Amino acid sequence: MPDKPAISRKGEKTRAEIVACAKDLFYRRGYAGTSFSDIVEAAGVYRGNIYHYFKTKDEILEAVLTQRIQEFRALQEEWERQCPDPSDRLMRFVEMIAQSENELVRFGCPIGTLNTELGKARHDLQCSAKAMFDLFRDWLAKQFVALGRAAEAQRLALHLLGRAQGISVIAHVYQDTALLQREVATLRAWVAGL
Amino acid sequence: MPDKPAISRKGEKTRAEIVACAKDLFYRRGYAGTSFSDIVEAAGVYRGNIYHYFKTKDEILEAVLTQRIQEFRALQEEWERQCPDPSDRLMRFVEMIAQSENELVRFGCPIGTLNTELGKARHDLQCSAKAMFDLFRDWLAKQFVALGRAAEAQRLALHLLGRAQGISVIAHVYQDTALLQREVATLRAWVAGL
DNA sequence: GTCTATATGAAGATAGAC
DNA sequence: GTCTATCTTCATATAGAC
Repeated sequence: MPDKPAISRKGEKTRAEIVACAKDLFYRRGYAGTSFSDIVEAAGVYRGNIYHYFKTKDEILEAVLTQRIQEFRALQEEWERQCPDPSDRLMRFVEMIAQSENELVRFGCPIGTLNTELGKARHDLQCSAKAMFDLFRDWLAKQFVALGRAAEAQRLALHLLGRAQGISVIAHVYQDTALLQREVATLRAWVAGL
Repeated sequence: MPDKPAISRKGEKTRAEIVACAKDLFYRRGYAGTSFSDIVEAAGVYRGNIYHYFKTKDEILEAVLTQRIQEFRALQEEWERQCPDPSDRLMRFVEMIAQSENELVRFGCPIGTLNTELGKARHDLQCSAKAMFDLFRDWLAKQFVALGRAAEAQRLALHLLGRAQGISVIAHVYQDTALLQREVATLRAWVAGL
């Protein structure tokens, strides 16, 4: 019996289902706004059953963050494969905002809103959530370095992240995709003029 | 006995104390993160007593929002008195960010973070909180009109608001006042170049 | 208008049969 | 690994004496 997993195949599937539903609910309703009942209902598992996989709600969040990090990393690798030019890669980041207009307007940025929520009451968890920002900051900075802007790469990366966050907040508050697209156009011009 | 108030003078003071404490706590810990116990403890009133003044927690928030709106309006009127030139007035808005660096880094923007929190689970309340954004958007737009940019006044006002929000989010996430000041400098340059 | 005691409900978490 | 029943805690909210 080689490579026997710690949790069986069936268990893996259930666990993945819980994480997927929690990820979606945490995004749409917030972390505090999502209850265990919400998660078990969405995942179609039984109430007490969830504790077979996670000891606490915080543990579920950690699993969700791990998954998000993996997904974002895969996305960045895809951008790198598709675009050899660092300018094009930066533009890909901007286009991601334009393409996510509907979710951004309805629920805000999945990275920003979670960090904002956790930054108030749960500073310990916010430190984990910050890793999503770090991932994008470092990837963007790498592109600025490749553009020959090594000295200001970090500053430019954080500026671009901030612009993206500002657009997300305002577009979310006003639930306005046209506003979002107008601001994305401004950001495109900024990247193009670098 | 002329102008007898609906609530006595003593009651007015207690009520004001509750609102002041709730305003502070909602900002620092978030709306959901603040309990009645927190408020009565901070205000130094007795547990059930708070219901003499407010029927629900939501009513307390409405009172807090009303007070914030009044304070922001007073601030804008002060800026108008001190600066006849609309460019200087816009710069005042930017300087407010620089001057609030410590609170912004610790708790984020009081307008943005509240709207972001309420936008998820309590969309009804977020509509009330949005009024704070409207107040600044309209005031900023008025200054852009005065600058002879009537056609794009609304767009420019929302752009400036967005930039301010982006700076607040990133500075809050990274708890970094130097980063905040660097970004504010960029924003100053934008206003100066209008 | 002040204060104490308590109702009510929801949420996170656990125990244990199967 | 699946399912039911239940415990505990803490929140909002109320009742009613003073």
